[in-house]
Amino acid sequence: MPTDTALDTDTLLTWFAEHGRDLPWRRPDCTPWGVLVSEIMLQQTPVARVVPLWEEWLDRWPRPSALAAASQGEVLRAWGKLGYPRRALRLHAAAAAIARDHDDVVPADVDTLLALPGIGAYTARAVAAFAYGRRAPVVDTNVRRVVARAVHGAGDAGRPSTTRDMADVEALLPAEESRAARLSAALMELGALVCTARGPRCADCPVYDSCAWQRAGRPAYEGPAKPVQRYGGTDRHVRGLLLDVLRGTSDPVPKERLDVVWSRAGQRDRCLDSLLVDGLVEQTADGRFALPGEHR
DNA sequence: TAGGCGTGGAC
DNA sequence: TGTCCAAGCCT
Repeated sequence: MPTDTALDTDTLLTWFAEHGRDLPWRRPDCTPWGVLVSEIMLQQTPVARVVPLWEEWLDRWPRPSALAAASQGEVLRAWGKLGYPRRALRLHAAAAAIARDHDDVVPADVDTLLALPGIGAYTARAVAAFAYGRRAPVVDTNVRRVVARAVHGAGDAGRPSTTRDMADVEALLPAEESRAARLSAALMELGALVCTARGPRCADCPVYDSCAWQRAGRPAYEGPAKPVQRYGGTDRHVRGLLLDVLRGTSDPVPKERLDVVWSRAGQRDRCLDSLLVDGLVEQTADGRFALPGEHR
Protein backbone atom coordinates (compact mmCIF):
# COMPACT_ATOMS: atom_id res chain seq x y z
CA MET A 1 0.00 0.00 0.00
CA PRO A 2 1.25 3.46 -0.90
CA THR A 3 3.02 5.45 1.76
CA ASP A 4 2.13 8.76 0.19
CA THR A 5 -0.64 10.37 -1.83
CA ALA A 6 -0.06 12.03 -5.17
CA LEU A 7 -1.03 15.69 -5.33
CA ASP A 8 -4.70 15.89 -6.29
CA THR A 9 -4.43 17.84 -9.52
CA ASP A 10 -8.05 17.21 -10.54
CA THR A 11 -9.28 18.97 -7.43
CA LEU A 12 -6.81 21.78 -8.00
CA LEU A 13 -8.15 22.33 -11.52
CA THR A 14 -11.71 22.43 -10.24
CA TRP A 15 -10.72 24.93 -7.56
CA PHE A 16 -8.97 27.12 -10.15
CA ALA A 17 -12.04 27.15 -12.38
CA GLU A 18 -14.10 28.44 -9.47
CA HIS A 19 -11.68 30.65 -7.58
CA GLY A 20 -9.09 31.83 -10.13
CA ARG A 21 -9.03 35.62 -10.45
CA ASP A 22 -10.57 37.28 -13.48
CA LEU A 23 -7.38 39.02 -14.61
CA PRO A 24 -7.48 40.88 -17.94
CA TRP A 25 -4.72 38.79 -19.52
CA ARG A 26 -6.69 35.62 -18.72
CA ARG A 27 -9.76 36.66 -20.67
CA PRO A 28 -10.53 34.73 -23.86
CA ASP A 29 -10.10 37.81 -26.04
CA CYS A 30 -6.60 38.52 -24.78
CA THR A 31 -3.97 38.10 -27.50
CA PRO A 32 -0.62 36.30 -27.08
CA TRP A 33 0.96 39.75 -27.22
CA GLY A 34 -1.19 40.76 -24.25
CA VAL A 35 -0.04 37.67 -22.38
CA LEU A 36 3.61 38.43 -23.14
CA VAL A 37 3.30 42.03 -21.95
CA SER A 38 1.64 40.85 -18.75
CA GLU A 39 4.35 38.29 -18.04
CA ILE A 40 7.14 40.83 -18.42
CA MET A 41 5.32 43.37 -16.25
CA LEU A 42 4.61 40.76 -13.59
CA GLN A 43 8.26 39.81 -13.11
CA GLN A 44 8.95 40.65 -9.45
CA THR A 45 5.95 42.97 -9.44
CA PRO A 46 2.56 42.59 -7.70
CA VAL A 47 -0.56 42.04 -9.81
CA ALA A 48 -2.36 45.07 -8.39
CA ARG A 49 0.29 47.45 -9.71
CA VAL A 50 0.41 45.80 -13.13
CA VAL A 51 -3.29 45.82 -14.04
CA PRO A 52 -3.78 49.53 -14.79
CA LEU A 53 -0.50 49.83 -16.66
CA TRP A 54 -1.21 46.71 -18.72
CA GLU A 55 -4.56 48.17 -19.81
CA GLU A 56 -2.86 51.38 -20.84
CA TRP A 57 -0.13 49.60 -22.79
CA LEU A 58 -2.48 47.28 -24.67
CA ASP A 59 -4.70 50.21 -25.67
CA ARG A 60 -1.71 52.22 -26.82
CA TRP A 61 0.35 49.41 -28.38
CA PRO A 62 -2.04 46.58 -29.34
CA ARG A 63 0.57 44.75 -31.45
CA PRO A 64 4.35 44.21 -31.18
CA SER A 65 4.96 46.43 -34.23
CA ALA A 66 3.12 49.29 -32.56
CA LEU A 67 5.41 49.16 -29.52
CA ALA A 68 8.45 48.76 -31.76
CA ALA A 69 7.52 52.02 -33.52
CA ALA A 70 7.68 53.97 -30.25
CA SER A 71 10.92 55.52 -29.02
CA GLN A 72 12.76 54.04 -26.04
CA GLY A 73 12.06 57.23 -24.11
CA GLU A 74 8.32 56.96 -24.70
CA VAL A 75 8.40 53.35 -23.57
CA LEU A 76 10.37 54.14 -20.42
CA ARG A 77 8.05 57.01 -19.57
CA ALA A 78 5.02 54.77 -20.07
CA TRP A 79 6.65 52.15 -17.84
CA GLY A 80 6.47 54.77 -15.10
CA LYS A 81 7.38 53.52 -11.64
CA LEU A 82 6.68 49.85 -12.26
CA GLY A 83 10.31 49.10 -11.40
CA TYR A 84 13.22 47.35 -13.10
CA PRO A 85 12.97 49.61 -16.17
CA ARG A 86 15.41 47.47 -18.14
CA ARG A 87 12.40 45.19 -18.59
CA ALA A 88 10.75 47.92 -20.65
CA LEU A 89 13.78 48.24 -22.91
CA ARG A 90 13.98 44.48 -23.36
CA LEU A 91 10.26 44.23 -24.13
CA HIS A 92 10.68 46.99 -26.68
CA ALA A 93 13.56 45.07 -28.29
CA ALA A 94 11.57 41.82 -28.18
CA ALA A 95 8.66 43.56 -29.89
CA ALA A 96 10.96 44.76 -32.65
CA ALA A 97 12.32 41.24 -33.16
CA ILE A 98 8.81 39.79 -33.25
CA ALA A 99 7.66 42.38 -35.76
CA ARG A 100 10.74 41.91 -37.95
CA ASP A 101 11.35 38.16 -37.73
CA HIS A 102 7.99 36.61 -36.82
CA ASP A 103 5.38 38.52 -38.84
CA ASP A 104 4.28 40.47 -35.78
CA VAL A 105 3.08 37.25 -34.12
CA VAL A 106 4.39 36.24 -30.69
CA PRO A 107 6.12 32.84 -31.10
CA ALA A 108 4.49 29.78 -29.51
CA ASP A 109 7.65 27.71 -29.40
CA VAL A 110 9.65 27.77 -26.15
CA ASP A 111 13.07 27.83 -27.78
CA THR A 112 12.08 30.65 -30.12
CA LEU A 113 10.73 32.62 -27.18
CA LEU A 114 13.91 32.01 -25.19
CA ALA A 115 15.93 33.70 -27.92
CA LEU A 116 14.09 36.99 -27.35
CA PRO A 117 15.52 39.61 -24.94
CA GLY A 118 14.05 39.61 -21.44
CA ILE A 119 12.44 36.18 -21.87
CA GLY A 120 13.90 33.45 -19.69
CA ALA A 121 12.92 29.96 -18.60
CA TYR A 122 9.81 31.09 -16.76
CA THR A 123 8.42 33.64 -19.21
CA ALA A 124 8.99 31.49 -22.31
CA ARG A 125 6.95 28.64 -20.84
CA ALA A 126 4.33 30.93 -19.36
CA VAL A 127 3.67 32.41 -22.81
CA ALA A 128 3.62 28.97 -24.46
CA ALA A 129 1.17 27.68 -21.84
CA PHE A 130 -1.08 30.69 -21.18
CA ALA A 131 -1.17 32.23 -24.65
CA TYR A 132 -1.14 29.03 -26.71
CA GLY A 133 -2.32 26.26 -24.38
CA ARG A 134 0.93 24.34 -24.71
CA ARG A 135 2.06 21.72 -22.22
CA ALA A 136 5.13 23.23 -20.56
CA PRO A 137 6.39 23.28 -16.95
CA VAL A 138 5.88 26.85 -15.79
CA VAL A 139 8.01 27.41 -12.71
CA ASP A 140 7.89 30.67 -10.82
CA THR A 141 8.37 31.44 -7.14
CA ASN A 142 4.76 30.46 -6.36
CA VAL A 143 5.05 27.09 -8.05
CA ARG A 144 8.38 26.37 -6.38
CA ARG A 145 6.81 27.02 -2.99
CA VAL A 146 3.71 24.93 -3.72
CA VAL A 147 5.81 22.00 -4.94
CA ALA A 148 8.20 22.27 -2.00
CA ARG A 149 5.29 22.01 0.40
CA ALA A 150 2.61 19.90 -1.27
CA VAL A 151 4.98 17.44 -2.97
CA HIS A 152 8.15 17.43 -0.87
CA GLY A 153 6.67 18.26 2.51
CA ALA A 154 9.16 21.07 3.16
CA GLY A 155 8.31 24.45 4.68
CA ASP A 156 9.52 26.38 1.64
CA ALA A 157 11.55 26.02 -1.53
CA GLY A 158 15.33 25.92 -1.29
CA ARG A 159 17.68 27.50 -3.78
CA PRO A 160 16.40 27.43 -7.34
CA SER A 161 17.59 24.79 -9.77
CA THR A 162 15.89 25.22 -13.14
CA THR A 163 16.48 21.63 -14.20
CA ARG A 164 15.24 20.03 -11.00
CA ASP A 165 12.37 22.48 -10.52
CA MET A 166 11.06 21.94 -14.04
CA ALA A 167 11.34 18.15 -13.67
CA ASP A 168 9.26 18.34 -10.48
CA VAL A 169 6.50 20.25 -12.25
CA GLU A 170 6.76 18.19 -15.43
CA ALA A 171 5.91 15.13 -13.31
CA LEU A 172 2.68 16.80 -12.17
CA LEU A 173 1.43 17.86 -15.59
CA PRO A 174 -1.41 15.89 -17.20
CA ALA A 175 -0.77 14.51 -20.68
CA GLU A 176 -3.45 16.56 -22.36
CA GLU A 177 -2.11 19.93 -23.53
CA SER A 178 -4.76 22.43 -22.54
CA ARG A 179 -5.33 20.65 -19.25
CA ALA A 180 -1.60 20.83 -18.51
CA ALA A 181 -1.58 24.53 -19.33
CA ARG A 182 -4.48 25.14 -16.96
CA LEU A 183 -2.75 23.18 -14.20
CA SER A 184 0.28 25.43 -14.52
CA ALA A 185 -1.94 28.47 -14.01
CA ALA A 186 -3.68 26.73 -11.13
CA LEU A 187 -0.41 25.95 -9.34
CA MET A 188 0.62 29.59 -9.59
CA GLU A 189 -2.76 30.79 -8.42
CA LEU A 190 -2.71 28.45 -5.45
CA GLY A 191 0.66 29.86 -4.44
CA ALA A 192 -0.55 33.43 -4.90
CA LEU A 193 -3.86 33.11 -3.04
CA VAL A 194 -3.63 30.20 -0.59
CA CYS A 195 -0.18 28.65 -0.29
CA THR A 196 1.45 32.02 0.36
CA ALA A 197 4.94 32.74 1.65
CA ARG A 198 3.63 34.20 4.88
CA GLY A 199 0.50 32.98 6.59
CA PRO A 200 -0.62 30.20 4.24
CA ARG A 201 -4.37 29.63 4.43
CA CYS A 202 -4.31 25.87 4.70
CA ALA A 203 -7.91 25.76 5.95
CA ASP A 204 -9.00 27.02 2.53
CA CYS A 205 -6.68 24.80 0.52
CA PRO A 206 -8.23 22.56 -2.15
CA VAL A 207 -5.38 20.04 -1.92
CA TYR A 208 -5.16 19.91 1.86
CA ASP A 209 -5.87 16.17 1.87
CA SER A 210 -3.06 15.32 -0.52
CA CYS A 211 -0.49 17.81 0.80
CA ALA A 212 2.82 16.31 1.93
CA TRP A 213 3.52 19.31 4.15
CA GLN A 214 0.34 18.63 6.12
CA ARG A 215 1.18 14.93 6.44
CA ALA A 216 4.63 15.88 7.73
CA GLY A 217 3.13 18.13 10.41
CA ARG A 218 3.96 21.39 8.64
CA PRO A 219 7.68 21.55 9.51
CA ALA A 220 9.37 24.94 9.34
CA TYR A 221 11.72 25.81 6.50
CA GLU A 222 15.18 24.49 7.28
CA GLY A 223 17.20 25.48 4.24
CA PRO A 224 19.79 28.23 3.95
CA ALA A 225 18.61 31.71 4.91
CA LYS A 226 17.58 33.78 1.93
CA PRO A 227 19.75 36.84 1.30
CA VAL A 228 18.15 40.10 2.38
CA GLN A 229 17.63 42.60 -0.40
CA ARG A 230 18.54 46.05 0.83
CA TYR A 231 17.36 49.09 -1.06
CA GLY A 232 17.82 52.35 0.83
CA GLY A 233 21.13 53.94 -0.11
CA THR A 234 22.02 51.33 -2.72
CA ASP A 235 22.92 52.04 -6.34
CA ARG A 236 19.48 50.79 -7.32
CA HIS A 237 17.96 53.47 -5.13
CA VAL A 238 20.10 56.20 -6.67
CA ARG A 239 19.48 54.97 -10.21
CA GLY A 240 15.77 55.11 -9.47
CA LEU A 241 16.06 58.71 -8.29
CA LEU A 242 18.02 59.74 -11.37
CA LEU A 243 15.57 58.10 -13.76
CA ASP A 244 12.65 59.69 -11.97
CA VAL A 245 14.03 63.13 -12.82
CA LEU A 246 14.33 62.24 -16.51
CA ARG A 247 10.86 60.67 -16.68
CA GLY A 248 9.44 63.91 -15.36
CA THR A 249 10.82 66.20 -18.06
CA SER A 250 10.39 66.31 -21.81
CA ASP A 251 13.63 68.21 -22.45
CA PRO A 252 17.19 67.06 -21.74
CA VAL A 253 18.50 68.30 -18.39
CA PRO A 254 21.93 69.60 -17.40
CA LYS A 255 23.91 67.46 -14.96
CA GLU A 256 23.17 69.90 -12.11
CA ARG A 257 19.55 68.82 -12.21
CA LEU A 258 20.64 65.24 -11.56
CA ASP A 259 23.24 66.14 -8.96
CA VAL A 260 20.63 67.36 -6.49
CA VAL A 261 18.99 63.95 -6.04
CA TRP A 262 21.87 62.40 -4.08
CA SER A 263 24.59 63.98 -1.99
CA ARG A 264 27.40 61.48 -2.48
CA ALA A 265 29.01 62.54 -5.76
CA GLY A 266 31.02 59.37 -6.28
CA GLN A 267 28.02 57.08 -6.04
CA ARG A 268 25.89 59.49 -8.07
CA ASP A 269 28.34 59.55 -10.96
CA ARG A 270 28.85 55.81 -10.88
CA CYS A 271 25.09 55.32 -11.11
CA LEU A 272 24.70 57.78 -13.96
CA ASP A 273 27.50 55.98 -15.81
CA SER A 274 25.81 52.63 -15.30
CA LEU A 275 22.51 54.03 -16.60
CA LEU A 276 24.33 55.23 -19.72
CA VAL A 277 25.93 51.80 -20.13
CA ASP A 278 22.53 50.11 -19.72
CA GLY A 279 21.00 52.36 -22.36
CA LEU A 280 18.48 53.80 -19.92
CA VAL A 281 19.94 57.31 -20.28
CA GLU A 282 21.55 59.15 -23.17
CA GLN A 283 23.77 62.19 -23.31
CA THR A 284 23.00 64.86 -25.92
CA ALA A 285 25.61 66.52 -28.08
CA ASP A 286 25.66 69.54 -25.75
CA GLY A 287 26.28 67.36 -22.69
CA ARG A 288 22.81 67.24 -21.19
CA PHE A 289 21.01 64.04 -20.17
CA ALA A 290 17.70 62.50 -21.30
CA LEU A 291 15.82 59.27 -21.70
CA PRO A 292 17.13 57.47 -24.80
CA GLY A 293 15.99 57.78 -28.39
CA GLU A 294 14.24 61.14 -28.33
CA HIS A 295 16.97 63.74 -28.83
CA ARG A 296 19.36 62.39 -31.40
C1' DT B 1 25.84 30.76 -9.59
C1' DA B 2 25.59 34.66 -6.73
C1' DG B 3 24.57 39.15 -6.94
C1' DG B 4 22.71 43.29 -9.23
C1' DC B 5 18.64 45.28 -10.78
C1' DG B 6 13.13 49.36 -8.80
C1' DT B 7 9.27 50.14 -6.28
C1' DG B 8 5.82 50.21 -2.84
C1' DG B 9 2.49 47.71 0.17
C1' DA B 10 1.73 44.79 4.26
C1' DC B 11 2.69 43.65 8.85
C1' DT C 1 10.63 51.61 11.62
C1' DG C 2 12.49 47.79 9.45
C1' DT C 3 11.77 43.58 7.26
C1' DC C 4 9.80 40.74 3.95
C1' DC C 5 7.75 40.11 -0.15
C1' DA C 6 5.96 40.43 -5.29
C1' DA C 7 4.30 35.75 -12.23
C1' DG C 8 12.68 36.74 -13.08
C1' DC C 9 16.47 37.90 -16.15
C1' DC C 10 21.21 38.56 -17.12
C1' DT C 11 26.08 38.30 -16.46
